[in-house]
Amino acid sequence: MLEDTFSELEQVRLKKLRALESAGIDPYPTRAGQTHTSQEAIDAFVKAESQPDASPIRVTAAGRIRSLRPMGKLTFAHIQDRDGKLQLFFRVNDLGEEKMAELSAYYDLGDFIQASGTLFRTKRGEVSLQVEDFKMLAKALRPLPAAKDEVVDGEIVRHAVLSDPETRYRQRYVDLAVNPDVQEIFKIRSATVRALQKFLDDHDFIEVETPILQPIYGGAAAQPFVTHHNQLHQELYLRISFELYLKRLLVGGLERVYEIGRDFRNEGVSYKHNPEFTQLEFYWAYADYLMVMDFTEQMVAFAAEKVLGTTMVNFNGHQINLAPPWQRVDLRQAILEAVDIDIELNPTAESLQAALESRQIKHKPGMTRGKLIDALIGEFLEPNYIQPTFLCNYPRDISPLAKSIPGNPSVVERFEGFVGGMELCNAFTELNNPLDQEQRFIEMGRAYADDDEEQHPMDDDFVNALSYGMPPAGGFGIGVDRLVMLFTGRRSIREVILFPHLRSQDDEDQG
RNA sequence: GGCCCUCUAGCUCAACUGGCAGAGCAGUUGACUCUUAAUCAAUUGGUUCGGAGUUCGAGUCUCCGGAGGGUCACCA
Repeated sequence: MLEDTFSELEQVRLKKLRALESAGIDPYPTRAGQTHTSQEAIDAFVKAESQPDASPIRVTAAGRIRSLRPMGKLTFAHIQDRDGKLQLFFRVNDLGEEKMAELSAYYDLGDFIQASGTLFRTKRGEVSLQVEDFKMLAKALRPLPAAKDEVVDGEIVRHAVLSDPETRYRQRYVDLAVNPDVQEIFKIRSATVRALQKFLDDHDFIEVETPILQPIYGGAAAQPFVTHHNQLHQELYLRISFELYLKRLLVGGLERVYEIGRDFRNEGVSYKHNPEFTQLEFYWAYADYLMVMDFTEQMVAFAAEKVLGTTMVNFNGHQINLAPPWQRVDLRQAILEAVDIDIELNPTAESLQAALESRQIKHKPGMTRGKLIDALIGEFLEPNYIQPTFLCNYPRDISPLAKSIPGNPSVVERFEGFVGGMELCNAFTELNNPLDQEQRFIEMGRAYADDDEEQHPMDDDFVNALSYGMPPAGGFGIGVDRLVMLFTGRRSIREVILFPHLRSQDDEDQG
């Protein structure tokens, strides 16, 4: 029972709730009214002030009580609503003894209140609502974590802010209610998704939805979550990418498609990984990875400009400029410069391993050539790409869905975009030769034969789709959460996901 | 999964080499007709994450377990 979990402090509030009910006041009324938000009210008053003959502005405001300062026959309060705070001014002269008593007897910080009256400016100069009537909209039985703002030399100083990360993530509703900067993150997130959609829509892409429950997962190398359909007695996987379905749409003649949605990967959780995360993928017929590169710079810069009003962002202590053009680096060249190894001269895992050993670079035994190169990228290149950088031309054996560079079968037309030392996006010229694609699946199966977990399963229907003819195309995927991290300057992906994954918590019977 | 750190009142935090578990805010009661961390006076509130051990005595030391954070591994 909820009541059994109440602290002494909360029991007091429960008593007030009962008292309200006994007094015939509904603590959770069905209807509410709001003529102005706090900001709208203040704006309207300021505008009227400049007109000498303006009549008083009547306002009904609604919001959560964030501060209460009773001073005998006067009470000041601030309510918070979606765009700010408004001071309420309660005076016995306006309300009468009985209504004032109701205020002090039943109302607490955190309660939702509706108040009506006229706007005025206090002696200290704050636009406030002189309350003539008010009612309870929703009683809060638990107190919000105490936090107060103090203005020191014009700067807002916050005291006793809710900061415990576990509470903030598990009870995001509390975090949002008391930390305005957290609300701001998610407003930016929403605006970011909207901006990406607008950019793509403006370029004639259509947004589609493809299956999350898939009989065969693919499009990336990751462990899937497995589930089961009871009636069909069928094993299903939560998608790890959208790629193979979106490319089927290219076969069908939808030449420009994109999807924004959730991917699920059954892997480690970290400051930049959440088991479910938001991805944007698009596929663009008759384009190639070079065109996609230009397009990517424009899209990200467009979103930044639209959402933040600038392409400059602060991330992890760095000033980053997202404006095009982004630095473009050839993978072979970059590795050559970083560790003095020419991967072109080391076409096998064995020779590359030998080269690594000769330079005392640690690596795990038994890795494929592609995985060794990928490890080099992660260790020596990725952390250094603070300003936006496209790393181009990847080895074929770690890119089973990408098309080779003409005349260079071991290298594919693929790039990854890095910003802030973090991989942001991944794109390539799409492989559309069904026979080659089938061969790649077979090779991938063989490459990971010792390591079943990572096997890239053959998707016969996808290969079959390609055999009907898929136009040449460029494809692209970007981690939307990571983009929002950049836009909001947050180092942890958990800060930009409303309900990040945490281990479930048993209230009792632990251990 | 390995290693390191953290967990004390509703929130933010104290508590020396092991020695009566505290403060501010919020809460309660009272005063107060222009406050804004309101102020003033009084006051309530604790399974110190859970369990076991060492000890005359454990928030503090040891062990087991839990959760969170960091880091490494993993993640084409």
